[in-house]
Amino acid sequence: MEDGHTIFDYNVGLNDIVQLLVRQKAPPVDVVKSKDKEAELSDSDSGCGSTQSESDKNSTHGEVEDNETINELVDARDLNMGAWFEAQIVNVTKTAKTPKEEAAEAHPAEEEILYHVKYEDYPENGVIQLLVKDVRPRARTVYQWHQLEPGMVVMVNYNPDDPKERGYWYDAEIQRKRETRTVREIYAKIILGDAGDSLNDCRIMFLTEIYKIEEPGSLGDTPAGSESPLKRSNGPECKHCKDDPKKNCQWCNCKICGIKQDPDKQLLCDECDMAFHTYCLNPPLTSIPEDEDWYCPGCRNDASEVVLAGEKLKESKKKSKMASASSSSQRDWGKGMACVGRTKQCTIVPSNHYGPIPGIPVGSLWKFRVQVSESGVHRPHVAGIHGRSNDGAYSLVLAGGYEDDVDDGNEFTYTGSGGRDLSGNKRTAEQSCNQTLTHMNRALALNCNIPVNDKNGAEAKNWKEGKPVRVVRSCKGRKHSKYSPEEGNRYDGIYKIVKYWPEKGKSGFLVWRYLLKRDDDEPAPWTRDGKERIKKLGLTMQYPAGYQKEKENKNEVEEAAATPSKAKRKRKSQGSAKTTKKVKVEVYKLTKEQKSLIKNDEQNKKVWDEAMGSLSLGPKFLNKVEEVFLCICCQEVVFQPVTTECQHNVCRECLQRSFKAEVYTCPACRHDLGKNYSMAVNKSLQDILNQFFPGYSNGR
DNA sequence: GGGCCCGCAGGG
DNA sequence: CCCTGCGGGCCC
Repeated sequence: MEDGHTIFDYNVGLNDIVQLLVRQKAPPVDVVKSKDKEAELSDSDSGCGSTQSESDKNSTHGEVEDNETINELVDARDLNMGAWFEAQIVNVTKTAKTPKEEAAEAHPAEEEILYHVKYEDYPENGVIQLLVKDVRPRARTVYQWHQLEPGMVVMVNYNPDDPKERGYWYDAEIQRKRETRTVREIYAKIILGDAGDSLNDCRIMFLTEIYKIEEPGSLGDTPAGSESPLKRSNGPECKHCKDDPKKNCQWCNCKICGIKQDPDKQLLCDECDMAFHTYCLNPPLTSIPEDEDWYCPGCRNDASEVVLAGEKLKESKKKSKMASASSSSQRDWGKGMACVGRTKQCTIVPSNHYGPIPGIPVGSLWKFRVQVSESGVHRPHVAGIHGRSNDGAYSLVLAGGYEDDVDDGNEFTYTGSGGRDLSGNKRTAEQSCNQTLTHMNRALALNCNIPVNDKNGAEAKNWKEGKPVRVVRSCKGRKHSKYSPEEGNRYDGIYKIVKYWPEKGKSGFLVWRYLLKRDDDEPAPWTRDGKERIKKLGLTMQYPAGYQKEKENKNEVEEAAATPSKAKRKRKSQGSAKTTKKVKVEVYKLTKEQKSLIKNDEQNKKVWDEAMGSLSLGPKFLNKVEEVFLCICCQEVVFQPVTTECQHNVCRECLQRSFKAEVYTCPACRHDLGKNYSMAVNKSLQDILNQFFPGYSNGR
């Protein structure tokens, strides 16, 4: 986040989940930078002019040690990764310790030596100032196999990201040495950083390149120039092209063409660090821009879209395009249920999920379509069919919107969409042209168990083998069908396509029609069994949060004024609704397989015990499972769950994201997991979650 | 009670 | 991005 901005400036919506990580510490690079500045300041403070420092450099009266040290070949540590790189000392200065350190050590101000070094392979990094402990004489002694013993600290080549590949040079403590007739192995603890972070038991691949760590001052023991150490080889800079000069690479070279030429014409983006040829840009740049920062087209922010601190939020592009921006209508849109957005989203199954939504039994009732959308049963806000034209339809709503439809409960006909003139920002209109078997109409046709025919339609070979469609009946269909609910929208179960065909509708235009037949073990809501089940499960009309009270009160006041007796009846029926809630619902029955899977997940025994306590809630048991296995980071059911030693479950990806931000604690309780925590996925848990929420991980 | 017409969600 | 759409509140 930018300073002075609030999350509202980032277009964060109602009920959106935002994950914030507090950065643990400023990256070391900044430390070096700030020290650089301090050194500059102290230089000028001391009153030394440039002539003075020049003479310092060349003076024979300077400190002898310094002069010998300058130009010395050394290994210098990269403070970020902890690896050692070949470098050269260009200057040595002294600096007073920072006040903080002074206080801690309770010593009078002490001077510290700063080495100014230049990495040989990274001239672009410029001169870096390092403390004594991060600089040492260049390694030049290679150990023989027989000299290596456990406990020795040496310098080895290792690649933490890809341990079989060549990497960078790290200090390492030998832990195990193994030799058979055919193999020689060394396992070592790789010392990564300053903070003593290390990787245990790493197999060293390059056994003939294990170097002795040179002691400071050891250079003096050997005659100068007697041996110039051979250049050590590092792993390829680019793991994508392995530094092959003949290969084009969009990772280490121009992100657009990848061609390895004109490095001087490649601009580096200050956001994503990718390179771009000036001439590959659109429009191309004729020269290197003079601005300090440059951002590639993908990272650049449109200045006109940035909201500055204290500035009023600009209207979004979308909003400014909307009718409300220009229309003179005085109506205050957005207050009712017609225009509200979702406040939840179903994530336990993906949007292209076929079949029932786990935890939502036949007979579930919602007042508004937006709630049906939130539940995942039928996601579109307005449209009647939810599907994909190259896959199939997942759900549909019967709301009596088409005059030709007939509904016999177990079987109904349905009309496709389209063929209407919706200009003027309408959502519906008279049929005014022919429908085509495209978009959602084609999607619905694909559910039919026979190859699609967009000319004459087709009849299923075996209708039950077709793809399942969730069917919702709306109270609006009541004028044509007695199977529609009296109020709101009701999930009626799974239907399948028996056949579909084009036909001239009452309007005179061609429409696509479908015959659907029920194929669901759960009893239909209008049957005796169904009614009993609805009662048993305690299914009642769901209203949006905060909606019911307001509305009911209003109605009641109005009705009380008009017909007192009616109002009384109302109150009574409300009372009985409350008593139905007391009815003991049918317990959720676990299958044998589910039981054994749960037993397998020993790590989460406690959590499962808690969840099983909710089996008595019937289908709401699954809500409980969802709740107890919610990832604290992404607020969805954990995917590829890592069960921590502190008994929490987090998605592996979420945990990795946390570690990448250098936060090495459990996201739930902040228990320290250690930088080298192995994020083993709890497979047992993954198995059982897949079983409860089939395909929930598809969209991840 | 009919009809106007909005934001929203989803596909492509 | 644009297109589509079996909602639904509010005004007349």
